[in-house]
Order: sequence, then structure tokens, then C-alpha cells
Amino acid sequence: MSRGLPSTSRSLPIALLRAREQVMGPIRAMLADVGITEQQWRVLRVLDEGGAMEPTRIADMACLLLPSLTRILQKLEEKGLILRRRDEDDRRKQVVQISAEGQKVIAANLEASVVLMDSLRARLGAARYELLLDLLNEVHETGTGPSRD
Amino acid sequence: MSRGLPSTSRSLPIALLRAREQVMGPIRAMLADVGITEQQWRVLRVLDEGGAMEPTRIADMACLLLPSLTRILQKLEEKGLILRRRDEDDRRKQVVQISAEGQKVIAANLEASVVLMDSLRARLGAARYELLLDLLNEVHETGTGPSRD
DNA sequence: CTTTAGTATTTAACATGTTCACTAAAATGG
DNA sequence: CCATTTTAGTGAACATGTTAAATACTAAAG
Repeated sequence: MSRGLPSTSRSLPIALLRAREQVMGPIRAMLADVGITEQQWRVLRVLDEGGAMEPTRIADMACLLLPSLTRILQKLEEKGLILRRRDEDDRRKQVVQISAEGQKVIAANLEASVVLMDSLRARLGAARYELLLDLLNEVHETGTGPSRD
Repeated sequence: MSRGLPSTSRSLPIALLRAREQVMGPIRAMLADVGITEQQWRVLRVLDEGGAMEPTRIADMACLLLPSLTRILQKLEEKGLILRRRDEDDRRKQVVQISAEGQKVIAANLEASVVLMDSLRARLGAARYELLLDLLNEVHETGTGPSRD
């Protein structure tokens, strides 16, 4: 292993992947018992916290691409966890809202998920945890490429 | 939105996602021109840096699950970017090796990808960049759940 | 009012993520 | 040597990631 070339452990993309794996693994396992995926969970939480909103906004907040979201909303609707209706002012849009069933799913899992995150926060230390969040957000806002294309 | 509940920007899973998006976006765009994906690129780089090795080891180093890797290796073989043969000592295993064509792909893109990463490193500051890597690796090693299943 | 441009969402197609079942080959234990 | 267990890799099925094209509707221009 000569040097210079980031030996996978010092590669930011891979480090981000592995960290995400660690964080999401237990949460995924928890949600699997309820029969919903990590992404479906994110959508439900966004709707629970932010109230009814349109898909474009959901996608933005849950960090999902619209084509993915389209399929996810279809499944969530089949499961009865959300409600959808067209926006009467602008019939291109729709208004998506969490259902009572959906809120039950949130209520039944939010605390456990918070416990998992708090556990990680404790292991890392609150200060380092916040620092990590700051750095990640900084990366997000900084952008990467010199050529913004 | 009563309290405590991380409003998406302070959610570690989402922050990890968004940061990864920023980092990989430009690299993905660059690789799209050559017709290979981010994951195929990771596999090629692992093989280029680590030499010939078996799929299980590739999966570990490139942070891919074996079923995904199986398909990726099939495509890389079709494209002529890797070579495969059975391991004669242990006929369950196989030995995967980057081809001359594969090395050309690496040579043609590695520098640009390093430039992109260096650019990010500069924007963030070398110290903060290293700190971010340390924190991410710490998350990876710390684990998350109290119940290790 | 009609054409044109733009916006919100969906569909399509291909690649990967993820879990589980399965095959093949080695290692182990009688 | 044979049955059992373990390991390496693949196949299958479903969900999402990702890009490009298509739809439906609105807004703007003429």
C-alpha cells in the first residue's frame, strides 16, 4: 500500500457509505419488523413533522428523487399510511398527507429510533456528534466540483 | 414538531445522504461519460490498488454486498474491464483481476477524480477534512445499536 | 384564443441495494 | 470414507437510485 491513493479507509465517499451503513443498519432492522423501508420511514416522518405537502417538497426534504418518490408514495398509499388528493388551485400538483395509520407507525417506532440515535450520540460524545453534523452540512453546502457544469 | 425530533437538517442519516450526494455527484457525471457507474468505478479502483483478489474481499473493500457485486462483475467482464478465473486451490473462490482495458479507464479518470476530491478538501480545509474522515470512521467502528442483534 | 414555453409528476429502462433461498465446494466430525 | 456444517458465490424478488422521455396542466407570448 504505497500512499497518496486513499486506501479505501481514507476515501471520503466510502467513509460516508460505511458510516451510513452503521447508522441505518439497526434502524432498518427495526423498521423491517413493521414492514416498511428506510425511505418510506423518511417520507412518513417528513409528512408527520411538516404536515401535508406536495411531492416535490417531500422529495427535497426526504432527500429522494421524484421518480423514487412516485413509487414510494404508491406503496404508502396501498398500505393506507398516507392520503393523496389533487391540488384544486393547481391541478398538476397533489397534496400528500399522513393518515391516522401512518401516525400510528410513527408513534410506534419514533422513540426506539431516537434511542438508537441517542445511543450513537452518547458513544461519539455530544460535541463530536454535533461537529460531525456541522461538517456534513458544510460539505453539502460547499459543493464539490470546480466546474459547476 | 414538538421537540427533540431532528428537523431533517440535523438528522445524521439525512446529513450523510446529502453529503454523499454532493461528493459523488460530479464524480458520477464524469464517469457517466465513460459509461461506467460509481460502483463499477469503485471495484476497478480496488482491483487496481489491491491487485487480483476474490469477490468476497472486493465486496468488503468496495463496500458492496455480494449479490450486487455478482452483477457488477458480470457487467465489468462483458465490458472487458476485468478478467476472472477459478482459484485452483479452492474451487469455490475465483480470482478477479483488472484488465489492460480496465487500467486504461483508471488512468483516464483517476486524476480528474483526485482533482475533484482535492477541491473539496481545499474548500473544507485540510484539517476539517481529516477531522470529518476521523469522525466518520469512528462512527463506523463504534457501531450504533445497544442490541447487537 | 392559440401557440409556445415551463412546471409537476409519472413512466420507462437499466443498475444497484437488500434479504433470502440455493448451489457448489471445502472443512469437520465421527 | 460419509454425513454435517461452513464458506464462496449466485439467483431471485422486491425496493430504490438514476437518467431520459412522456404526460398533464399552467403560464406566457403573440
